[in-house]
Amino acid sequence: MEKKDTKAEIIVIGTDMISLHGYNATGLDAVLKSAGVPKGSFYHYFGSKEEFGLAVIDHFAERYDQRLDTFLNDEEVTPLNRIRNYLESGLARLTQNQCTKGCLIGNLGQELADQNERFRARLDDIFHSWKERFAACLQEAQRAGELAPELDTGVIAGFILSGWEGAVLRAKVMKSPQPLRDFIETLFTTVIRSRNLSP
Amino acid sequence: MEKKDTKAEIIVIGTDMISLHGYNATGLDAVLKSAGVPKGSFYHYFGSKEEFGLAVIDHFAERYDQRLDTFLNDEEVTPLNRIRNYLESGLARLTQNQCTKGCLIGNLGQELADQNERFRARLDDIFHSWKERFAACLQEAQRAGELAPELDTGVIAGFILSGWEGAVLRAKVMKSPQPLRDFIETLFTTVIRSRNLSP
DNA sequence: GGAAAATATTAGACCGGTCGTCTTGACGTG
DNA sequence: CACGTCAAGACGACCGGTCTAATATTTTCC
Repeated sequence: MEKKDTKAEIIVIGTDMISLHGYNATGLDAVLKSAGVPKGSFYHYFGSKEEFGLAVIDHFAERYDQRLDTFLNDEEVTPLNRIRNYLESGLARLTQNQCTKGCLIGNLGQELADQNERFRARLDDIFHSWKERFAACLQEAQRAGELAPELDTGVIAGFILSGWEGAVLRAKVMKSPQPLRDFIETLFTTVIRSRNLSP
Repeated sequence: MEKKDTKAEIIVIGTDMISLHGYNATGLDAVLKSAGVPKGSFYHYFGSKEEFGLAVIDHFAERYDQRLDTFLNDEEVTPLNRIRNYLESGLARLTQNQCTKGCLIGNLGQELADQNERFRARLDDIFHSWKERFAACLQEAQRAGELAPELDTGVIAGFILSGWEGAVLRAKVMKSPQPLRDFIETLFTTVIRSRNLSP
C-alpha cells in the first residue's frame, strides 16, 4: 500500500526544493535527507536524476491543471473574470511566499531549455496547454460578447502567458508583487477591453 | 597597457558562457581553458567566482546600455517607433541564435534571485534602469502627442519589460520567435494605441 | 507452515568535477 | 639586486550523481 508512498514523497519534496533552488542546484542528497529516505534508495525509484526531474515536472503540471480547472471552468463567473480571478489568485500566492519560487515551469524553462532537449520539449508542451486553456476561455468571452470579436484569441492567450511569466520573474527579482499588479491592471484596461470600448 | 586585457578577456568569454549555460553550470575551469588563461591567474584578478559573476553582469549591463542608446535616443525616429525598433532588433537577434541564450539578466534573475542577495540587488537595479528608459521614451511620446496622455508611463514601461522578458523566455522554450512577434504586434495594436484611437 | 525464490529496499563506496589555495617561477621596473 | 605584478598548474577538500553488493521483505510453492 505504501509501496509508492516513498516515491511520491520524494517527488513532492523534490518539487518544493526545485521550485526554490532550481534543478541543478538541488542536490539529491538534500532531497533524500529532507524526505528521510536513504541515499541508496534513489536509484530504486528513479533511473537517473533526469527522470526524477521529469517526474517532478509531471507532478507539478498535474496539480497546476487542477488549479486552472477551478478557475477557468468556474461557471459562476463570466469568462473574462475567470481569467482575472486566476491571475489575482496567483498574485495572492506569490505575495504569500515573499515572491520567491516564481513559476516552476518558467524557472526550469530558463534554466534548462538550452541544456536538455527532453526537458525543453516537456516544458514546451505544458506552456502550450496553458495557452490553449486561456485561448478557450477568451473564445468563450467572445461568444458571450464580453470581448472584441476581432481579436485573435490564440495571440492574446500567448500574450497573457508571456506577460504573466515575465511579471512573475520581475516580482522575484524585485522581491515585490508590484509587477504582477501592474500587469493585471494594464492587461484588463488596455488589451482585453470589452467590445463596447472599441472604436 | 595590456594589463587589463587578460581580465577583460576572461569577462567577455565568461559573459558568453554564462549567457548560454547559466551561472552555476559554468565552471571556472571551462572559462579559463576557453580563454587560454591558467587557473592561477584567475584569483589574481578576481576574489571569487561571485565577484567574477558580478563583473560579468556589469560588463553586460554596460554593453546593453549602449544598445539602448542607439535605439532609444534615435532622434530620427518618433519615440514610439524607437521602442518598436528596439524590440524588432531584439527579435532579429534572438532569431539569429535560434532563440538560445535569451536575456542574460532575465536568466540570472530566475536562477539566482532567491539564492544570492548581492546578485539579486544588482539585477534589480538593472531592470529598474531599463524600465526608466522605457518610461522616459513613453513620456516623450506623450509630449509628442503620439501616446494617450492618460496612460501611466511607469506602469506601461514595466508592462513592456515584463512582457518582453516573458516572451523571450517562451521563445527559448519553444525554440521559435513567434512569441516575440506576437508580443510586439499585440503591444502596438492594443496597449500603446495612438491617442486618436482612444474612445 | 516453512523453506526457497523473487523482489523491494538499503548501505556505502566510487568516480568525476567543483571551487579555491598554494608554491614556484618569469618578467620587468626602480 | 629586490620587489611588485602576473603566469603557471598541481593540489586538496568537498560534493555531486551513480553503481554494486548486501540486506530486508514479500511471494511462491511443496
